[in-house]
Amino acid sequence: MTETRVERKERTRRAILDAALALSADTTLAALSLRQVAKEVGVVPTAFYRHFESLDELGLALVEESFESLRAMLRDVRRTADPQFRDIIDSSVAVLVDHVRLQQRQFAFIARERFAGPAPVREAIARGIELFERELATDLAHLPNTGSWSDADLRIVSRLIVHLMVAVVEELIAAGAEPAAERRAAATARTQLRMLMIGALNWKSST
Amino acid sequence: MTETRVERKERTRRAILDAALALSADTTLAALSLRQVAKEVGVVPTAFYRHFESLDELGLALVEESFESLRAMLRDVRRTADPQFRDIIDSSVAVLVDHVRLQQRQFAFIARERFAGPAPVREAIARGIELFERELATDLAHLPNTGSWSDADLRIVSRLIVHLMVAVVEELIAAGAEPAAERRAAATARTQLRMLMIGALNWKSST
DNA sequence: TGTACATCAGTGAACGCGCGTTCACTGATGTAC
DNA sequence: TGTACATCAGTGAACGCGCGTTCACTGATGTAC
Repeated sequence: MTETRVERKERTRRAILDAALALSADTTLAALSLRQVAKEVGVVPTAFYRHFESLDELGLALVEESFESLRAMLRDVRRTADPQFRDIIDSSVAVLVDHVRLQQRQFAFIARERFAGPAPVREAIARGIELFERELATDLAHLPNTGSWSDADLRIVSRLIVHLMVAVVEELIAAGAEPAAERRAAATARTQLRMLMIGALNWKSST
Repeated sequence: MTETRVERKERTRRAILDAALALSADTTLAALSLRQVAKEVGVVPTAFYRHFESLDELGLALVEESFESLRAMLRDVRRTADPQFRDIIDSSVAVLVDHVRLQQRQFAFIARERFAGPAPVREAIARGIELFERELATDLAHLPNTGSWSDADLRIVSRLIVHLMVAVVEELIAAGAEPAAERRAAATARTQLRMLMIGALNWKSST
């Protein structure tokens, strides 16, 4: 006995989550069938029910996991951040590129299912993004020169950054594992983020 | 005889396109069936084949239509644009809000199918967006104070604007027909676009 | 340590259903003369 | 204007297939004593 029953069960659950993530990448969770997932995992369709009540519930578990990845990234950004403005952008983009490379499937999952997933999944993602934006706004408030921003401004800037992140993720995924394309995407991301921060830091005075 | 055979056929084709647009809004084209579309239109499933070879071909027709909406918007922006910087943003956002209100389903279709649609639809959208970005870059080059931007800079700025547009569309759609929420979304869009343009116009000097 | 029983992840047959696609058809509209 | 024929949008039956879900089951793992 090298594995307990609990360990075996957890391994199958993991395999189901991975299979769903991989198979939904072709289109979306909403176009995926329970039988396809079971076949990919190598179990009989009915075995699925030992782990999840439905595909929607499986989807919610994937949303949970994916946002855990995002929060881990934010922690890394915070840990790595230098209060020098230029360095913050460079180090943040580096962390973003790293995380996207390692968690590519999770990021793509959120970008895709945000609009196209089953309704409960879409709702869970909307809540997750709102929380993420809030967390980002708190971090932004601790940067120098942001003292004059109102709460509304903070939310607008973090929303912009989140959308920029989605754009960067999209480009990095399009780049695949090709290092040159990845460097180009990272360079574009740095430029975009810098433009955005310069604009945000200057915009109060020119309003 | 109030309608010719050709007119009748065109009307059915139109109904199929409309039904697909409406039904796919719940999730995505990839999760839609030919029979659902036929049922919504009120014809027998096999009648579908008189108009399209497959759901993918129907999807491509919808992509075509949706980008026609986007190009019409760009023409409107150009027609309305005043070379005064502040006014350009205000008038452009007004045009955007107008078009999104009228073409909501087409905009949402592109945002959704861009990542989640059937492969041929995703590819057609990618090509459409690239063309749109190019067109936007040409327009940007005609603005004052953009002379120092390289072609790469122009592409980066138009890509940012496109992503911002997606964000605005998303918010406007979330606002539904509620006028107050729509005004708030428009205000956010103006602020974001202004921040972005200030950043873009200043960024060369601070690099 | 050995035995008897409980648990439960995964099996396999079966169900009714909606799917895409084929095919021969109908009957109103259109055209040639 | 009237007639005979052609066109073709939409019909309806039929097919084999994959779907989600039910149910009773098996047999390895775990537990109580």
